[in-house]
Amino acid sequence: MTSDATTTEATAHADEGRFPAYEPAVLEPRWRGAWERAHVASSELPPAQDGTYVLEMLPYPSGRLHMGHVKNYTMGDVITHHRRRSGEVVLHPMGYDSFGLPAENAAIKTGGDPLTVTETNIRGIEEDFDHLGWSIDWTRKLATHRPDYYRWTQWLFLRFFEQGLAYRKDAPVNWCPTDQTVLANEQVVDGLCERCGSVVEKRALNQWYFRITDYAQQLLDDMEELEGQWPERVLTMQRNWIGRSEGATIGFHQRDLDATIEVFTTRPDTLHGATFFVLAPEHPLVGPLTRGTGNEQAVADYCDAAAKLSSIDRSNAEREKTGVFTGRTITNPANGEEIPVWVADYVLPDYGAGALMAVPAHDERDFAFAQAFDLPVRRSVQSVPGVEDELPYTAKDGVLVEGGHPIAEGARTIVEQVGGEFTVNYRLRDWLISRQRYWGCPIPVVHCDDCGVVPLPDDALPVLLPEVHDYQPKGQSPLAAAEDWVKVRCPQCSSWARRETDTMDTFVDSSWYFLRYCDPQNGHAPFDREVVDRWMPVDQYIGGVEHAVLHLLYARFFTKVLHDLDMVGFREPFANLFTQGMIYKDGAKMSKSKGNIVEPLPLVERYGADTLRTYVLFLGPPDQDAEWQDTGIGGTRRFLDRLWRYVHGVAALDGAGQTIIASPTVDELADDPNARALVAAAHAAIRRVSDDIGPRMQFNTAIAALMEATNTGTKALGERAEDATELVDRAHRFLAQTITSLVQPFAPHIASELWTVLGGEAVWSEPWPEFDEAFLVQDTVTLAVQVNGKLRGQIEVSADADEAEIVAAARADEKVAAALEGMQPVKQIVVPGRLVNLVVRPG
RNA sequence: GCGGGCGUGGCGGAAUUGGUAGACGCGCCGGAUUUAGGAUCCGGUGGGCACUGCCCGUGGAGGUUCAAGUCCUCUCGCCCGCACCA
Repeated sequence: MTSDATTTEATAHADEGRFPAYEPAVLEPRWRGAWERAHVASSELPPAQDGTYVLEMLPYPSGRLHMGHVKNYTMGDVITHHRRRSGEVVLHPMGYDSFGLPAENAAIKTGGDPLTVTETNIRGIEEDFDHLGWSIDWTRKLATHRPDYYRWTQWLFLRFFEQGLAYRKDAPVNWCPTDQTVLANEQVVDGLCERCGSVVEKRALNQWYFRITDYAQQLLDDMEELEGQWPERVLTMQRNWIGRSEGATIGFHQRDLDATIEVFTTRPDTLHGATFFVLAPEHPLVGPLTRGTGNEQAVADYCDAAAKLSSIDRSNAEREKTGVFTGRTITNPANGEEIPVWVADYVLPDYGAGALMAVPAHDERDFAFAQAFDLPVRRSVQSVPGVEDELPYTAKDGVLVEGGHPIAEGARTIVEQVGGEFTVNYRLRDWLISRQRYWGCPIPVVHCDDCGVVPLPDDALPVLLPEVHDYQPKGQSPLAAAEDWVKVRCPQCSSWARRETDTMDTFVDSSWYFLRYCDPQNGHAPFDREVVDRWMPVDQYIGGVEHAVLHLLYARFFTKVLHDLDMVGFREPFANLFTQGMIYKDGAKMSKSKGNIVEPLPLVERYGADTLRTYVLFLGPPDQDAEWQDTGIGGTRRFLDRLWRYVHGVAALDGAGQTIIASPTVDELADDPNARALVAAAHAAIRRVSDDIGPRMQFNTAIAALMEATNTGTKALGERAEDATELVDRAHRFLAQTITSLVQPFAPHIASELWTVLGGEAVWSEPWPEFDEAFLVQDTVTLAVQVNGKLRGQIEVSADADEAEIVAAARADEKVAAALEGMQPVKQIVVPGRLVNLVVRPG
């Protein structure tokens, strides 16, 4: 709207006063929450019945809801309404992922405290939720920053700790210099902090980890269950992330240290070609090995330089190979040869053994290194006996140079001969969960000088997050400043001890929230197994693909641990996953800095929530990214206007009756093609909308089908004869109520209103309309006629016409006849209900 | 480099099993209404032409088929994921 005489657009000239104008701003508040109340009751699960669980990823309360949320939650809402009305008992909860950096950073920026900022944001978001009319069971609402939730996050931490799945270790970690905290591997994207984009540094620190690597194989194996139910690319991303590779672990003996250094290799068959050996700069034996060689200084300098490299530079494969000779050799166990030991930063400390046997003839990196430092290259495998392949020859097939055995067999022999072992290696590392930040769940352990790390007993939970005055990240947790809070008696020996001051990664909070929804008020446990087993796993999970290796991997890991603890009866949390595409504006992600944000609430005020909900889904296929178009939303609003006029027009028909009616029967309609066309339009819409909302999840085409049906009805009503039959009016009424019923998941407010206009009560609890093929059966069908595959005409034939009749009719068509002029028939293809193709040749 | 996805009107997109390409919507054009503009409603709208009709048309080139946006081969372009992982 260019000017703003009105904030709400009402339907002008709708009716010359015969029925009220469509004014969403008036109508929507009236209906808001009506179905919500009804659905809280129905989400109580009847005994022994399996519930349906529809879940969308919960929002992070760092601001108001954006268009992405609108799309996400509307999709979930559409599915929820549809499944409820199809007879399922559906759980559809919502909450807030409210611990974490954004709220804390916002607090630091505005000078508020994280708790107040978070609670304020939640209130804002709740206004958004309220205005969009999603049917959510708010009695199950949770917020991960509230003690009644994080108490159980801590409780679960203690169970992990008991199992040895939560532990501390010294290790090189990812450090974000801006956020002043460590990060998990999953939160480092291309060497940058996932949150703020700073270049991540490596630091050696003592931190808390979850032993997700124990579950690497299960995480991989159970994906079989998700095949076809999760987007392929998410499964692929997780597979890549876990990075399983099969190979062998082989020990190399070093005589000066009299120590064996192990390496992992996927190519044990090439062992004879190992002409040198490389340690990561961080390898613990680098120091001892170098001592007394005269190379100490050069090696130490090299290691220092490597430590200063950012992870982007370090992992850049384009970089020239660098390295330094240690001055020592090591014995190749395959042939007893002494080969030089180098240190190079292309060997990563935390993959495999942090050391490798270099086979330049059959590995590109080793080859490049050998070239750079003039090291020997020896062929140990060839594609065909006697052939000198171009080096490096990296294909995993061929035969050994020595003996000519196929490489698979050669690998077995060699591994056995050198006392190695076939092993599996994973790229996945343990999940670093401690953060040196204030706004997170406190880790429920104490550090005692005598007893070490001591977990708190369950009855000491929750460990409340203390109030502090300074949230600034300073490289150690702001909690350390709360001295009274830190000082505590050791639960074991009662001497003075210190609380753990790091907090947990927010992804810990969101790794089990879907379980808490099932049993949100439980005061004795995070959830009751029996209750959770009835709802879980989530039947339909919806969210952004950005969580493919973060939240979605962590939640799977948690579920497996809980399964092994007998706390849940399933191993996968999300039976079906849908990842929705993002909404862009002007070709870019909406963001404050670009100033291209389209806020939902002003659009709700101007067009109505129903229009906005419908439009975000009409924009395109839900799994694809879509470009927000300001001009487009008006078209969706016009559709609802048209529907409004059509339904009111139908309600005013005398012959239509004043209540919700049953469909006219097929027999009744037999002699009234006008009425029949309307009922057929209704059933065509039922078929498409049901299919599109259900199995296909193509909401844009469902909406198109509803527009089509509305256009059909509107047109027919406009052309309705003065003396139209009572049957035609009943057909109109059936079509109007069918569209109203089908549009309800998308536009629940207007649907609820129109349903009452048609004499009904609560459309949200009406059974979902049933499709009946019988109404689509026609007496005559229109067939396309092709001659040699080219469209030449159309014919109308009786639906039960046989091939001969069809062909005769086709030949009779003027244009077809012209095309057949002087041609010899070759063959004819008749596709029932579709087309007839006459194949001819000149003659 | 490896893996996955996608290329269809001016735009977003539709075509579910190989069967009338362009549903639905935006935009645009015309009409009605209006003092005018906007809004609203109705109609038209892939391109070309010797325009009652014909030809071309789903990134490009081939192929299979009675029939290809859809299947196959090659190729170009874009997007996403992974990548010094031994």
